[in-house]
Order: sequence, then structure tokens, then C-alpha cells
Amino acid sequence: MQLEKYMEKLKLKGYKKTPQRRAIINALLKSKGPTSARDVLAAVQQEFPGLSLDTVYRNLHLLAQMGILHQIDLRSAESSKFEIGGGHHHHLVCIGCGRSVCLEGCLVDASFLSRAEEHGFQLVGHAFELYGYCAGCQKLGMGVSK
Amino acid sequence: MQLEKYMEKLKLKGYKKTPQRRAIINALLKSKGPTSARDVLAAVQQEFPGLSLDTVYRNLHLLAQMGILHQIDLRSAESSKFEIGGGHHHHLVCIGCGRSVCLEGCLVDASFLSRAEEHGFQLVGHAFELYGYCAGCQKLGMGVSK
DNA sequence: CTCACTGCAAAGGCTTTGCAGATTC
DNA sequence: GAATCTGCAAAGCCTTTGCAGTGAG
Repeated sequence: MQLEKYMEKLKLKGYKKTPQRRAIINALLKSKGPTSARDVLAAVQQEFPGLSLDTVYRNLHLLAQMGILHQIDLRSAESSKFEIGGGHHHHLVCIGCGRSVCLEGCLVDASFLSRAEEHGFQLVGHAFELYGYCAGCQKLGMGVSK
Repeated sequence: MQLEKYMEKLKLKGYKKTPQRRAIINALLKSKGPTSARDVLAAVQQEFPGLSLDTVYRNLHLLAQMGILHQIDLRSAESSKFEIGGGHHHHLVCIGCGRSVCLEGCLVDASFLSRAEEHGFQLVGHAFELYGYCAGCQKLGMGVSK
């Protein structure tokens, strides 16, 4: 069970195990892919009706700071998204209509990782996005003329 | 001269060559790496004191929609950033202190590009970021304990 | 002369912060 | 009992939108 592992991690750092926190982490674990603060609130709503958006934000930042989750800002998104653990989802974002497609798999280049280590970094995650025009938008003449 | 090439591209699409537009594109060309709307405004300020932030936003979106520049939202940044042309800068972002380091070079994986094409996308750019803890923050005990 | 563009001002949306009370340990 | 955490409310920022006047073609 991942949930309790994370709660324990928080406790070790002097943070408290509150039911709200537990619900938020649980929502993130159940969600697949990038999740916004509002998404979390919605997911937790039925199990925890009184939870406020402020609390979600505060916990999201705390968890991100601890490396439990990392924040990724998708170009197409209207708000910041967070992703827990190691599930990698990369995106193909259309500049024309804003729609995005998920690409399975992950291209982690070993040379890049080693370069990160040269800088003394301890890596916890990454994000990769491709930008372009989808087929539909190209038909509408939005693409780059060659 | 890149500037006039872009202005011409705009004209072809029916957009007008305004001095404000020229100043904005010029600022982006001179800037190295990701630039925010406010950065552009500041850069243009001395050459074009009256330029408004709204105009910067509108032009940034227009240029992004045309594929002249692409928008990247860096996790560490407080606002959206735009990058012109094909100069690739990837980043190593510290979760602890928010500082980021530029990584030269670019890992464009051929298999990813071909997968984008399978979706019918016409690519114009991409962004890649690594998240972790810098040496300083690890010393402060912010890293992930093993 | 027409259509696009700019500035101004106001509104919108996401996110953060201050504070008092409740909760964990 | 002490320190953290939550909710509420308000403020802060970045960004977008409406509108009238200006400017390019």
C-alpha cells in the first residue's frame, strides 16, 4: 500500500497525518495522469465533502516539495497539473485547437540523466511535451506552410 | 534577417505589419531562452515606451498559433514563457529552491517523432524538463531519503 | 475605406496568504 | 499543551475580453 508509505514519510518530516491529507494523496494515487487542484477536490468530494480548495493547494505544494509528486504545467492546460509517483505520460499538444494526445512510454535519455547528476541533482521526475498541429487544424490551413 | 521573414509570414496570412509587432518579435529574437510576456514588455520598453501588456499577450498568442514561437510552461516559473525559433533549451529544475539550470543540447528521440506523425501531427517544437533536488537543497535535508 | 490592431479598463480564473479555531501527537 | 493543519475570506497575479479609437493596406 503506497498511501501509508507516503503518510509515514510525512510523519518522519514532522508533518501530521490528517484525514484531509490522506484523502488528497489517495485521490492522486487513484487518478491516472496529470491532475489539477480542482480535479483532486472533485475526486475527494464524495468521500470528504467539506474539504476546501486551499487545503488541496497547500498539500499539493507540500507533497511536491517533498518529491512525492511533481508539478507539470501543460501548455494546453488552463491550470497546473500534478502527477504522483513514477507514471510517465508524455503529450502531443495541438497549437491550433489545444487538444492533447497522450503518448505512452518514456524517452529517458541516459546522457541527460548523467548530466543532471553532474550538476549534483537528485532526480525525482521529468516532463516532456511535443507541440504541433493536429490533422484537423492542418486542414483548416493552420499548419506551417512549407 | 529573421525578423523580416517573420513579418512577411504574418503579412501572407493577412496580418498587418505594425511597429509594435515588429518590436515584440525583435525582443524575442534577441532574448535567449524562455521569455514571459512581462519580459518582452520590459525588453521593448526603451524602444517602445507606450506598448501595453495586452498587446504583448495578443501577439504572443498569434505568433504561437502560427508556429513562429511555442509556449512552454516551466514548473518553476510564476508565469508562462515563450520561446522563438528552434533553439532548444532544456531545464533542470530544483524542487527545493526553485532555481533552474539550463542543459545544452536536445534529446529528440526519433521514435517519439514518428509516433507524433502517426497521429497526423505536424511538429513545431517541444519542451523537456527534469525535476529534482539541487546539491544545496539536499544538504538541507530536502532530498528524498533512500 | 475597410479590416486589423492597439490601449484602456474591467473582468475572469487560478493560486496564495492572514487569521482564528480545530486537530494531531 | 505545542505546533501543525484546516476553512474562510480576501487579496494577488497573470491573462483574457469588450470597446472605441487608431493605423495599415
